[in-house]
Amino acid sequence: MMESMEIDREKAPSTGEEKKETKPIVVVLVGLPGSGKSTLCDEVMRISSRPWARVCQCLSVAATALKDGKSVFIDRCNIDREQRADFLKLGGQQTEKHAVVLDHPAKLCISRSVKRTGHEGNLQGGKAAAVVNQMVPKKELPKLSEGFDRITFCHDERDVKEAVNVYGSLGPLDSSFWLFWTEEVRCQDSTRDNEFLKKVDPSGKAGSEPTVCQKSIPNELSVGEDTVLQRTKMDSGALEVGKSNELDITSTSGGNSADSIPTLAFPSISTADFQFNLEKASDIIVEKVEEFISRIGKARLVLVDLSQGSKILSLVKTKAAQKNIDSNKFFTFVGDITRLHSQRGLHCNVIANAANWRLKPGGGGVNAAIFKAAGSALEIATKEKAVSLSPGKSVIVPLSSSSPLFTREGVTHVIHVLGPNMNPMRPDCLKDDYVQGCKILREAYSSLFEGFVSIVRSHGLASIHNSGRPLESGGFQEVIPTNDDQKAKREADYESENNKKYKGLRRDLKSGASSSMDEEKNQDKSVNMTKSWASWAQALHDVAMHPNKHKNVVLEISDDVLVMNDAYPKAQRHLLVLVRVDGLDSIADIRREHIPLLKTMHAVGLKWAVKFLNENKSLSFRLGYHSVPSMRQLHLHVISQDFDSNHLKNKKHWNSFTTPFFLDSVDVIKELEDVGRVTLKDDKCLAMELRCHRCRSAHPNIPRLKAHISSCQAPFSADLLQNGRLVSSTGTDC
DNA sequence: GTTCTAGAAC
DNA sequence: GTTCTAGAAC
Repeated sequence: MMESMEIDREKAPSTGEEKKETKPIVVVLVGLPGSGKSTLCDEVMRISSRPWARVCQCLSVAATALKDGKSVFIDRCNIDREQRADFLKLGGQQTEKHAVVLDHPAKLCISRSVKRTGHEGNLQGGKAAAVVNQMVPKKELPKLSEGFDRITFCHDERDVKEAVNVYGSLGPLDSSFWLFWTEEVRCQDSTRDNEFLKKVDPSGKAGSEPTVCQKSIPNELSVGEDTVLQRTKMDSGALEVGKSNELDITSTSGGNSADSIPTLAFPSISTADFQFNLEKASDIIVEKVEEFISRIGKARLVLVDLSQGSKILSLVKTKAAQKNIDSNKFFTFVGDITRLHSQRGLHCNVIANAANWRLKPGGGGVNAAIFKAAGSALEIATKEKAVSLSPGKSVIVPLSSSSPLFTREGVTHVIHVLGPNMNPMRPDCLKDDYVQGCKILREAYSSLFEGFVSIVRSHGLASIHNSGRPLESGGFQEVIPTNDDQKAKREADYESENNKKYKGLRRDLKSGASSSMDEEKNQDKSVNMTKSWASWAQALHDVAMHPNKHKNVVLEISDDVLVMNDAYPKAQRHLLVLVRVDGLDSIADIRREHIPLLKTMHAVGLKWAVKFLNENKSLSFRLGYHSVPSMRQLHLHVISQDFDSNHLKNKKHWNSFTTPFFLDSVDVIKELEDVGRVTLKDDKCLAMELRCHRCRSAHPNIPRLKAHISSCQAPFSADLLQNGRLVSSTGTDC
């Protein structure tokens, strides 16, 4: 199932713009007698505007209902795979297949069945207890591999209520939004089905945290309806994995589109603690949204409030609807802004914080929640950007990948924004001066949205000359993303143990971390002197030392460096820039004094990348080093990101260019400038699961990965789009 | 780095 | 049965 779903998903990637096809749903209820299946059906059918049919046994009745455009509940025990099989064939590809498992304790089911009267199957009284008991051992929980697109587990009444709300709120034309899972995920070191539910980790690091499934929302969201994506047990899948064994999270129809749409989630500014008038505030929100919506391209703005009965959401959605604001690009949303993705399936790469003027945690409300959820990473990053904020201003803070908000929610930036204060209990109260108040609130939203625009634009502008930075600085205190994220990521990662090529000699990649530079160099020297490379690993060294012998492969040569094609290119374009200095075998040998040399290598590599871009604008490039190269002689890889090559054959090939094992040249130089040495990644990175370098989806093997990357058009990660790590023609003058 | 291939995975 | 990985040899 994993296979077919994955294939389906790739066959029909969603762009986020295409019209979602509305399919009837076959919901196979799974549960013991007395588990509440019929009640669930009744409840859904009572509140739903979608046509439903409830079918107990008869396949043909179900088929007819589907033909009539109805969705169907299969209201029988469906206790094992066999019982479910025929119903899964209903409607073929034209229907979505869901299972809802009412997994209540047998004891409860027995007590309910015994008590009930008037049961359709006459299963009540003492007879019911016996039947339930007989069924218990036969119970086989549904798996996606049976053909389900979606499985919901309900263990208590709350879960049931949520399931009822989910199905009940599905309108006649709605696609089932939860089908748009964004990433199939797979355990790094195992192919066992029950481990296909590891956490999706935007950082690409091996998952170690509880399972979180990603899902996204439909484009059909109406401004007129606050959307609450129902939390089901799949959202907190870890607790279910053990039971379901194969709670896969792939999709038949979904792509990764919605997750890749830049989205700003923002709270209403100043209306909570600062007591800004709601009518006025809602006018301003809608006014500012209207002003900016044309400037955000495909990106989205989402006004978020924790409370379902939120007055401000209600006012805004009404006013937005009156102004015919595109509901795909702006909508209101009920949820915890720090858990929109994990709890509500809404991926927002940027969230706004209704900050205080000192940009400090605490104070309650959104500010406290965001700082708490983001951990110390946000505090530290914020401190680096600004120490205080004026009313009406905002500040963009890139979130380190070590932050839970990043790993769990996929938030890459927090924009702190400070609105006007109308609360006499808070500092700098404007009293009733709404002239000034409205002015400041407008400024605040302008600044916030301007900041978001700059993030969106900088992501769309991969730079050739390290210019991937915000274009405009409206009212916000401009923040230029740094490579801190990468650095933090690297530091957080596992350090090296050994390198087999060094024939048993261990080399601590973190050597010198606590020693002086001189000691480091001496240590390195002593290691270098005894280090030996296998004969096959000497090829590049030989070229660098004796270029005349290799004229056929040398594309360019200077005193310091030479350029050659990689003998086994892993992409359409794959060059190596070699140093010609003897004794610099790898990046581990590099120290501060080599910065000019590395800059030369970068400049030469960049020149070739630009040359290739002029020949083929669709390419994009990364320039970087392998943490632990296989071949002796320091060499910079200049590699196009299509990875379209028959020479790319195994996991090591892939991971050496797409995990933190690959050190971007710009980061290497920056780290040398900052700390005088480069933190390397050990080859554990090379054993990581196979993930698409663009959308980060996981793939079970190389052929499947390659099939995927041949068509994946997801934007590159925010990290890559910063600081010139990615070199492409987009938005450049080349 | 690649090639070869046993055996695991499918 | 075929496909694919991963480890050894070079």
